[in-house]
Order: sequence, then structure tokens, then C-alpha cells
Amino acid sequence: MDFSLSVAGPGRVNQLGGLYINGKPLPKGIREEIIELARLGVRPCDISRRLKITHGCISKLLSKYQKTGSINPGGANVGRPRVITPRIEQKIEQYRQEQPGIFSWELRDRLLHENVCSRNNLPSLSSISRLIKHKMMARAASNRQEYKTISEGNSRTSNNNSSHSIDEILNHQVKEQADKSPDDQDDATEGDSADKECLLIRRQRRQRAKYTSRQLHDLEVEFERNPYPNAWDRETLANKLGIHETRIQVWFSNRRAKGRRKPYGDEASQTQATSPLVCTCHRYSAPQLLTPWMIESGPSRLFLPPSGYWE
DNA sequence: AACGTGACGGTTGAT
DNA sequence: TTATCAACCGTCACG
Repeated sequence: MDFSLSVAGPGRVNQLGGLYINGKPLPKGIREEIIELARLGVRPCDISRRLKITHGCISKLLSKYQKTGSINPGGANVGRPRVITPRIEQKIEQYRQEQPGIFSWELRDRLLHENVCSRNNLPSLSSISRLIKHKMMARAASNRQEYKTISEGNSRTSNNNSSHSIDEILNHQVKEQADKSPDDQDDATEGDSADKECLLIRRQRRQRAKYTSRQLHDLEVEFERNPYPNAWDRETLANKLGIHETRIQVWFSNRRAKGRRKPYGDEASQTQATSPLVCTCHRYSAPQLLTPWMIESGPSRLFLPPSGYWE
């Protein structure tokens, strides 16, 4: 049986007969299984054979897990030690309270001169600037929430006027901060000038957003329905998914570009045809990792695992 | 045989 | 809209 024909969409088969999607991370369950097996003392080569995942991948995953403690796909910064430790952060906060208008370079100097940091672990100016910027954002958000809470409280009728405890307000603030993506924070602080030297430092690229499978699923569903959502649709979707409207716009733009570039299936057949694997793939039995949603017989090009599968 | 790693082709959010 | 960048993915092949 020509197995490659039964794998639609971007699914591919590796040398071990395992299914994978080029460019996509392995499902969370599989990643967890790898770690679990390693914990139980199973050798990487055996994990590789058992799960039909290349030993190179197993090796990299375990290596990353050892270094970062994280099994999640995503940036190397997931478990990267912070340059600004809580202690340094506390010191910076203290310096700023003592001297509200203090510049980043002055903070840096003080950290060094007061032996809070050595030359080796001294945070960069941009790190300090970013910290200050986020602190200011947090404060602004806090003020906004406080104002909002008070306004709402004032406009309310008397039957629920006792529901604004400090804890509740704080919880709201924390939630608002948590709901805000770093992107939104960047947007909101576009005009802020935490430091003058911020202007001298090359503007950092926006932190790449990480959407959940649920969000991606809903976006795909919406895209199938209408690839060109208007402002109202985008706003509605933004509220529903908790993603900033501008991100929704960018996502749809990229999604349309993706659709124009290469419809799924065409790409798969092309790569299969050109891949040196094409001769060897057929020898393998159906991979264990193959799940029903990965097989597709119809002309539809939507290739969606169940919600949460890739998380 | 087992393993670490660089090259590679691919995905996708941002610019 | 299109092209490109950048950071990440898993596979493959080499040492």
C-alpha cells in the first residue's frame, strides 16, 4: 500500500514509520510521554523506536528539557534564566522610589557600584528599560482599573455596593494584566518614554504571539466562513478569543497569504514526490502516531486536529 | 549501536 | 497584498 497517498495535508512519514508534520511541534501528549519514558530510565534510542520519532528529535527534546525544564514547544526563552532576578528587580524598584526620575544607565551604575550585580550578570540597558516600561504599564493599568471600579461603583444601584473588596480589585487587576498580551502592552506604550536612551536602542521586534489550539481552531473556522472579515467581525472575534483586533487582522492576512501560496495537499504531494524518502516510506507499516483526524479523503484542505491536540 | 549536532525544508507571527 | 525576516519545528545524515 502506498502509505503516502493516505496521508493528506502536510502529514509526512519519517524513516521509522512515524507520522509528523514538518515545521510543527509534536503533540503535547507525545512530548509528555517522551519525558515520562526517559524518567523511567528508558534509553533515548528505545524511546525513539517505540514512539517512531527520530532519535535526533528525542535527543533535542531531552536536552532542552534538561536545560530549561520545559517540554513545551516554543521559544528558548521559556526556561531561560532571567537576567533581572527578583532581587535585582527589587533593588531597581527601591532606587526608583528614592529617585523617581533616575535613568536606566544610572540604575545600572548603582547596581554595579553597590555590588548588587557583577559585570557578568549586570542587566543590559534595554533589559532595565523594558522592566521600567512594564512597571509603568502595570501601574497605569492599575490606575485605570481603580478608576473603572470606582466609576462603576458610583453608577450602580445600592443593592450591590458592597462587592468591591481589595482582593476583588486586585484580582481584577492581575487578570487584566494576564489577559493583556505583551503586544498590547507594546501598543499601549508606543508613545511612552520611560527612558531617553530607549530612543537610542534599536526598537525590538514584537514578541511573537503564541495562540492556543482553541484560538487557532476558532480562527480557522472563522476563516472558512469568511476569509475577509470586516472591522466588526474582527472586533467580535477579538473579544471572543481574547486576542487584540490588530493581531486578528495580521493573522487573517497571513492566513490568506498561506492559502494563496500552496493549498494543503498540493504541497504534500509535491514534497512527497521530490523527497528522497518517497521510495522508502512505502515499506513501512502504518505509523502508530497516525490518528483519524490526520487521514483525510475528501477534497477539503482543512487539516485540523481536535481542539487541544497540539497543546 | 547509541548519541549529539548541523543542515535542511517547513510553519507562522511580525514587519 | 506580497515579500521577507526571525524563531521555532522535526527529520536526516554525518561523525
